[in-house]
Amino acid sequence: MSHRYLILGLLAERPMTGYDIKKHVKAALGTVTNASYGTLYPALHKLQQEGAVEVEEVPQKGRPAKKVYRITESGQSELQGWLRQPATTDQIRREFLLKVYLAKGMEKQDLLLLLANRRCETEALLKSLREEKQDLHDPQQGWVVDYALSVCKAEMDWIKRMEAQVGAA
Amino acid sequence: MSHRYLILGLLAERPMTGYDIKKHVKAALGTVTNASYGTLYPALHKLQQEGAVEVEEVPQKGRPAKKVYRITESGQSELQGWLRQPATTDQIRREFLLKVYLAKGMEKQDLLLLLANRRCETEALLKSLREEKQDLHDPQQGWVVDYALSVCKAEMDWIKRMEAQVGAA
DNA sequence: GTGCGCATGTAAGAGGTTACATGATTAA
DNA sequence: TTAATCATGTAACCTCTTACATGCGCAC
Repeated sequence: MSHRYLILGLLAERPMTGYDIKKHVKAALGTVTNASYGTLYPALHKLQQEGAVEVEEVPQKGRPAKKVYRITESGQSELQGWLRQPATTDQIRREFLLKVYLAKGMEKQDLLLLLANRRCETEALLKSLREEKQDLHDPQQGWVVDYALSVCKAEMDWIKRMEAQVGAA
Repeated sequence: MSHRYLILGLLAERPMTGYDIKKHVKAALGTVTNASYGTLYPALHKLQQEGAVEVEEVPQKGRPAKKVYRITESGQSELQGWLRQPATTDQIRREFLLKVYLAKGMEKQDLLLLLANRRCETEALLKSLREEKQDLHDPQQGWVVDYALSVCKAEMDWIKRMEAQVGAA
């Protein structure tokens, strides 16, 4: 998904340090992406080299200076161009689904265990998403949470149908 | 998701060549993974080295011999071990969702365009999934298709809600 | 004679994760 | 004093994608 545009998009809102970006992503986009420092810092350096972002060193009392990045004109137009393009469709790429498909090699009880396990996890995720919905940073985060919520609910229903079907067999 | 177990799982059903695996994946697991030759062949070599699969060269008339891989005892037990473990939860990692989140930087019309675009794509996917459901190779594929169908429907509903909300604003 | 299906592979590179390395401040 | 938060980075590694390279047989 290229973290390039994630960074550009967040910097379009306000200038930030790499550290700020990481925190913001974790707080508001945890369901969408992870963005480790090993991705973020090199990406910022590259964007800077290419002139899509600028850096300003801000001195601090007692601490080494921090690097605040801000998006440039050129970065802005690149971002706009990307936003206007339709998103590439991505697979459902779920390890869980692969296990379900490969379930022919499993005992019925093992399959039921797999499903029950997944049901619990999905329930927990659902709960945390509902909590996240309580205090949001911005309306866009609400949309993302709603999306995740819809997908999660759909998965729950499917799991329950599967359990009934497998249990009956 | 490691294609290692995908290969092991398919070979557990019946011996296959790398080419067969590719075709089978495309036909039955297209929504879950892609598996290019660049992944498949090296993975098969590695599995062979480690003794999880065996190879048999089958001569053909007029053509060079093909390599038919079959799973070994050791491969079987590795597969079973993996199947028994709960699947790791994966993110929703959708480029589309990121665009939605970054929509603050967009004009209202651009956002509506993004949504409409996505709606069409999802509709098309839904249609092809329904067709896929008509002629299935095995019941497991049916489960996977059902899953994809559920998730797609959830996405459709969400898109429509979003469109109504954004349109009204 | 052109293109598709069968069949196997490699190489370069993109993109990402994990763990390591460093070091100051502040609150419990 | 111990842990968390602030803050920046690198190096090794893994996985996967794309594109290339090869070559036969068969049907249209």
